[in-house]
Amino acid sequence: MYVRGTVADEVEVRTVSTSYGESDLAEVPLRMAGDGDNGTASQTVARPRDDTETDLAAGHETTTVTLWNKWAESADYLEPGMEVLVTNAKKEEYQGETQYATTGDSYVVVEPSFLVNVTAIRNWVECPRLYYLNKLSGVPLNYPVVKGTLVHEVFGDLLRGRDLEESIAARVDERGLELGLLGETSEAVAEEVRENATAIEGWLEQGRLTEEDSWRSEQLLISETFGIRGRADAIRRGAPVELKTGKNLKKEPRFKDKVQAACYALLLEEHGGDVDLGTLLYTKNSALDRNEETGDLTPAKEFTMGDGLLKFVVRQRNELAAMEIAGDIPTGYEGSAKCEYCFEQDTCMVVSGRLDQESKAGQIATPLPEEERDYFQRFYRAIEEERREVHREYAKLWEQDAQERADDDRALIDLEFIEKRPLEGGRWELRARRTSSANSKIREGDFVLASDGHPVRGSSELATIERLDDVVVLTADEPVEVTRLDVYPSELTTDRLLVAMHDALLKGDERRKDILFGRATPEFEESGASETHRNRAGETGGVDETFIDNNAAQNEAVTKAVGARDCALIHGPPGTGKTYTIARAIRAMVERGERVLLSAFTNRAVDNALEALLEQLEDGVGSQTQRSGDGEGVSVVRVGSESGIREDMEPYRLERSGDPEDRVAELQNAQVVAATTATCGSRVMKEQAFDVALVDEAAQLTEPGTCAAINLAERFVLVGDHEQLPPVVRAENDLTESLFERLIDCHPEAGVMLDRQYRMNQRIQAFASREFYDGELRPAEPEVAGRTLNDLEGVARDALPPALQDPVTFVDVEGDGGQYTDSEEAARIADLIEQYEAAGLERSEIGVIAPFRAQVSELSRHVPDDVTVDTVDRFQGSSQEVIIISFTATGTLEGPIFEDYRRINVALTRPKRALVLVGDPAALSSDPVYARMLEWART
DNA sequence: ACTCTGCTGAGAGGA
Repeated sequence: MYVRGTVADEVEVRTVSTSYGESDLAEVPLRMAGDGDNGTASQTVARPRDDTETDLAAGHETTTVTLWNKWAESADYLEPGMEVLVTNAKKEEYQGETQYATTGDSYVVVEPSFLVNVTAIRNWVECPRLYYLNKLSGVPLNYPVVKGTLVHEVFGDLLRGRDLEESIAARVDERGLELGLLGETSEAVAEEVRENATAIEGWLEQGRLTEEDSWRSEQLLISETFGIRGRADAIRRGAPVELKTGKNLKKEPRFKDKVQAACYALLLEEHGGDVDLGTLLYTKNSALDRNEETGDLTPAKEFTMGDGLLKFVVRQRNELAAMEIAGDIPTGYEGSAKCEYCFEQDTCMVVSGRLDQESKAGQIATPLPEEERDYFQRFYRAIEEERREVHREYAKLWEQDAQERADDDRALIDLEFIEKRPLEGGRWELRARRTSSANSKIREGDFVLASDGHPVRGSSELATIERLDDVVVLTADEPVEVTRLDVYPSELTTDRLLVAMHDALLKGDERRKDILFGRATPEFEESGASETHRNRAGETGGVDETFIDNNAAQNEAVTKAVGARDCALIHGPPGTGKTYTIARAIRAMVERGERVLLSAFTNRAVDNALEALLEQLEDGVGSQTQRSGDGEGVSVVRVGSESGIREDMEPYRLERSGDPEDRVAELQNAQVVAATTATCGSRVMKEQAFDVALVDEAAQLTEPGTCAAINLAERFVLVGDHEQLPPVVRAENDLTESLFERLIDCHPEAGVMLDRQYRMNQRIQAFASREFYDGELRPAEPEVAGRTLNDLEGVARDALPPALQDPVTFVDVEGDGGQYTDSEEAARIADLIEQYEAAGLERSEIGVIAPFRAQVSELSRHVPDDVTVDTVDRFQGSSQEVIIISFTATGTLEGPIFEDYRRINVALTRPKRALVLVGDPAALSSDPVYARMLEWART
């Protein structure tokens, strides 16, 4: 019997006397997950290979589950509302009520849908505090770790049948950049990897003789029962094999290594295995290190995995999950580790001291000011909330029905498997045909979970999408007969946010923090003053140059950016030339001999800014752009993944593989480095230092996200518009306000607003200017103010119906009453497009914007393909000659999408020459801001 | 209630 439900009330733990002696027990009041009348119950409760009956009859009844003996420990951290699962439970009748209890074969799992990484459990078992520190500060770039990774990759290659020397050469080459940063040479590293790999190869040969076919290389495994995910190095005869490059001359494997193997055993058990043996391969154990006790020559240590170990691992996982769900911070007292043997003892004590946290290791260093500790707590909580949202996404992999996931754009289903082809190096190419044209957020270059039907219960593996049209081409380590692809959630961004916040507070310099916390006022070099400015080039003097002579605000912005001692904030409303201003500022900085980081949240924004910079550098005096090297010109490097970077910026992309010395020179010598903020948090980028960081679209970044970039530089410049859409976050919390917005409020004197726009006809910009920019946004030139469709070649405004001749038009459509779609509006918009076409407009000059995705697809059914149709959110950052907005609201304007007025600002400021608003006036006039908009559009 | 981009993954080791 398999019981699953939600803790309904406080849990009581007590000790009773039984015929076997004293026993602990916990009585857990449980609201059962199953609901007899509801079809979803079987999905929630049913398991892939559960041979026992599942109890669905209980409905939403509250019952009691008794957890005996050691499982009572897990009850200690149960809070009402938490989810619990008990396997192999027995049913008991007690005073006429049905109750349940654990048996000798039971596992109790707390919050089973919270998927915990195997390495997280391993760290937690070593010390819960260590687990926390790892999360907080990440693992820095160091040689033992890189070498360990290399040996693992070679091991995987060997299992897949790749030649040893070929594998070593290829794997070392791939890590050229990292090795270069560590000051290593390819030859030395290859030699060391070879030594480790030889031990593996020898051992592998023995195994092959007897068990030729029972090997499998690493594969991602997920357990929905135990709430664990991980990737075993190898599986032999159904049992996990773990590779360790560290030394271990003891007879027994290290305990934490056994725990890791036990986690994989649990994963394999869920996938149909029955595991009682684990193998650990310590590759440094060569003949020279003959074990004195045992005379052991082999690097392999086998051990039996008892029931006790597996249950211990699940209890540890429970404690970890409960702490994560509660958002608590471990002290170290939860575990039994001895602090004096710990590598992280000093770090642990400093972190505890500075954040004033309770810690088993004790505290050194003085606590941060209270406001900084509060800040840490607030943001720690917010980031962890985001992490829990990511975990909810994992749970959907098995909780959500395939069709539902496809409808949510989270999966491509019903693919027809075509073939698997072995690739060089032992990997596989998989092909499948799409049977429907349904779109999804899955794109080429993405990392997805490829499965033969079910991402968790079936056979599945992580795969890269090489091509995506009517045929999907994937590459993967395992030859999965793929019929389904799922988006695989990633905690990477939340991890990096946490580290960025930690670094800003615990490693950031005091002056920087004074600025961030409003304790000091940003300073600037004084224009024309006799003060000396020191920089690499050794030039002197303040900033009194004119950078841009036809736009005073832009010139002031560049002056502030260049002369900022701490920071400058450039507020750039739509069409005001933010990107140009940034490019001009970077050029000036580079001319002063400074090293500059250019960053933004999205790859698209980084590439746009970089493009403007490259143009700017070509115009610059005596500057010639170079993609790298140390020649005469300005060297520019783009860091990021191939799939993220726009094709025309590919020549500037920093290649990671190759000769270590060359790779590192390319990065270190670059005067300008461009990367997304997420990439700024990578191990490679964290090794870099800059004079200035410029962050574009900063109003769309969370505070910790912004920190990831500015942590790397002495000064920073943020550019953005907080009157447009805020950062995208999953949970409602402190992350929704950008650092940009907060600093604009806190240090208005450090800000400049660009007040001349180069995009919209005066009539179009009037409302946005008045409503969002205090009327200060104005056309930059008479040409802009007076631009109309007549300026376009082949367009005759007179050919349009009179109503559409005005730059702003309102089209009254009563609407069909649908909540997220409106086919009447869509049909009317199709007519409008025809009218524009008849007047000579190209379809590519027209854009249609709607608030809801559902309406976007409705519109796509009505309008021609070459008209761009998208949501407001996705239109941010671009513009069109003609913009038609479909408001998709009938009767009332209720709903969160309409509440954020910044969204209308974005929508209304996309067009250059004509704007058409289509909607139901009754609905729009129900809100004061929309009512004013209506009034403006109709006059 | 709705909008939605980043990241290769997960794990790599030091006495």
